[in-house]
Amino acid sequence: MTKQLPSTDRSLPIALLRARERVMGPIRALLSDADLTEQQWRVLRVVQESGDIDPTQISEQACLLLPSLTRILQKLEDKGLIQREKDQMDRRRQIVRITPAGEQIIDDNLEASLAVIENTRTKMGPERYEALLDLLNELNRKGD
Amino acid sequence: MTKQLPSTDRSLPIALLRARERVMGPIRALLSDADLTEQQWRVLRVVQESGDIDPTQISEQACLLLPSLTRILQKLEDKGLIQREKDQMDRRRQIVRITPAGEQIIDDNLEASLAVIENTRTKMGPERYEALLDLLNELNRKGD
DNA sequence: GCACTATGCTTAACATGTTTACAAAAATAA
DNA sequence: TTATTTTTGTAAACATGTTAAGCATAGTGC
Repeated sequence: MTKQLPSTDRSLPIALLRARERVMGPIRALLSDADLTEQQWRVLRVVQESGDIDPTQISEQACLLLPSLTRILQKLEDKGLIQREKDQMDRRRQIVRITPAGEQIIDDNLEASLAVIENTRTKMGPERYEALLDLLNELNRKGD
Repeated sequence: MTKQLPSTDRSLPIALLRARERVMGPIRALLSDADLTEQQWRVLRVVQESGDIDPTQISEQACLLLPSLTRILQKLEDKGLIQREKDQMDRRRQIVRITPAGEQIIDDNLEASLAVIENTRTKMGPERYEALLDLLNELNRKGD
């Protein structure tokens, strides 16, 4: 009879928490040199990749609730990394854009950030890494 | 040429965040009726399963940093769900124990909480669910 | 037009995440 | 024993997570 594994080893919520820490810990360390949090970095990357974009779409892509995003956008604007302006067609909406200073931060940190992820991928093996992504995306699919 | 997927669909950090929300969202909803947060519930369950236990061990099993745990234990103690006492052998340490009221909360909510997880498992299919857990646990292994 | 509802975003309040510093007790070195 | 280091937990400060409420604008039905 093999002893049963501690329940935490079979707990999906805990496994997800540990995985997040495992993946983001090294990236957080990188970004602290640029005085950016993990969430600020995520928002900045979404804005850079998407061009003009409104907060609602950012929140979906960066997986942040709007109240958190409001604060983060304020900080990124204070740091001069993004700009905001009112949408003239719909004055409830705003349009967010990255600034040259924001682009510079991306340039300075993107390579090292991608290398951390690539390192994880290599250590797991690409097939297993892709399998993990597929299973997570399946779990996240709306229809289920 | 198929259009490339948006980067977020291939981003492990975002996929992990979405999965956490997907899994814990329904459990949070359950626990709000008992006025417990997801983290307070996790701590309470660890204390219930492990019997007498010190904060350092709780933090490892519940995947919480000690400063967060300090506050959570204070709140659980205020609610009368746990007890704490100093360890007489090593007076830096303390010993945490669940109270009858704490046991009652577990009794009232454990079944529904497990059902949420089981529901996820069923929807994904047991094999794929187990595969996901295995891949996450592999990612989390210390040695890598 | 006017009342009603929906949308986009912000604010507020409380809980946790994260880092750094700190205090007390214990282990270790000398 | 005394000085040093390590361990355990807490406190403080700032950022985010989460829920509920609020405000302004836009859309809808009448």
